[in-house]
Amino acid sequence: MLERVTSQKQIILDYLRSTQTHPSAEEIFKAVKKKLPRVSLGTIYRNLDNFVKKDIIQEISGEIKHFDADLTGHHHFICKKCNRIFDLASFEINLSYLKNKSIGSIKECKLFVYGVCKKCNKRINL
Amino acid sequence: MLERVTSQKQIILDYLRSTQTHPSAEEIFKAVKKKLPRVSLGTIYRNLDNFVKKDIIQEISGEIKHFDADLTGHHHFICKKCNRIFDLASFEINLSYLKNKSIGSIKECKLFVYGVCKKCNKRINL
DNA sequence: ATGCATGCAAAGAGTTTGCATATGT
DNA sequence: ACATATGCAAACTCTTTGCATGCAT
Repeated sequence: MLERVTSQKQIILDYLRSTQTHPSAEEIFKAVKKKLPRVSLGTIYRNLDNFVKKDIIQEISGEIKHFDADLTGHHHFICKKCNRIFDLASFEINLSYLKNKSIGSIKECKLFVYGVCKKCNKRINL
Repeated sequence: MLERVTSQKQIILDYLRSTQTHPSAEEIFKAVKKKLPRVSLGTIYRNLDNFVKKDIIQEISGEIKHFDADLTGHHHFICKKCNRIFDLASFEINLSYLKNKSIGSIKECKLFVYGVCKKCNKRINL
């Protein structure tokens, strides 16, 4: 299978790399449609899946899948009120003790911090 | 709304508390059906949602939702081959630096460690 | 010219919900 | 007796897939 470069792929990736909002497939679809009105949701899903498989982007599993083109080792803060996802600066999680217990081989780890974001906090305090 | 005790609720919770396999709604449905053949999936979902809202169980979001009646602060190891979920003994994650940056108020955090479990590792090495 | 990628629409999985009935209080 | 919880089935959302066509190579 010899991979081809298409405008769909490029626009999807450009969009993901230009935003920090961790969009869902639906949101990506809407954004891409502005530049490519005839694009289909199927294409969005197919390409996102490929990008994840190739480690070009990462998937943030939750209620709905979200995607992130930032592959630097960072974690995520999820606001329980507005459901927005924020980046957390990278920090080391000490997994050394896990290696002794030998559950298996560790590939990566993802930390999700849940809470209420600044904006929503303000709203609540009104 | 005055809550009622039903055999459905009890059996669902008993099952969740008796297992360490972090079952999905479908798996819980099958297990409960053995004791209550006429139970419906809708009832399973409704009760699981209620239990989560009341903090009686926790939800482990992924491709498919999984549930866990163990509320002690532990994390999860997810095998990328067989998709089984294993408990990780509790360990402190140092979030102190986050408090300074004030993203918002932190309620909880969940760590997912991904890798390949012992069994699957063996299979691969055959 | 070839065959991979796309658009479209239908199908699929997982989950939610409306309503009449059953059941705990 | 009353109202909540249930079973059932339909509806819904998100995602995947089959197929004919389009387009990059």
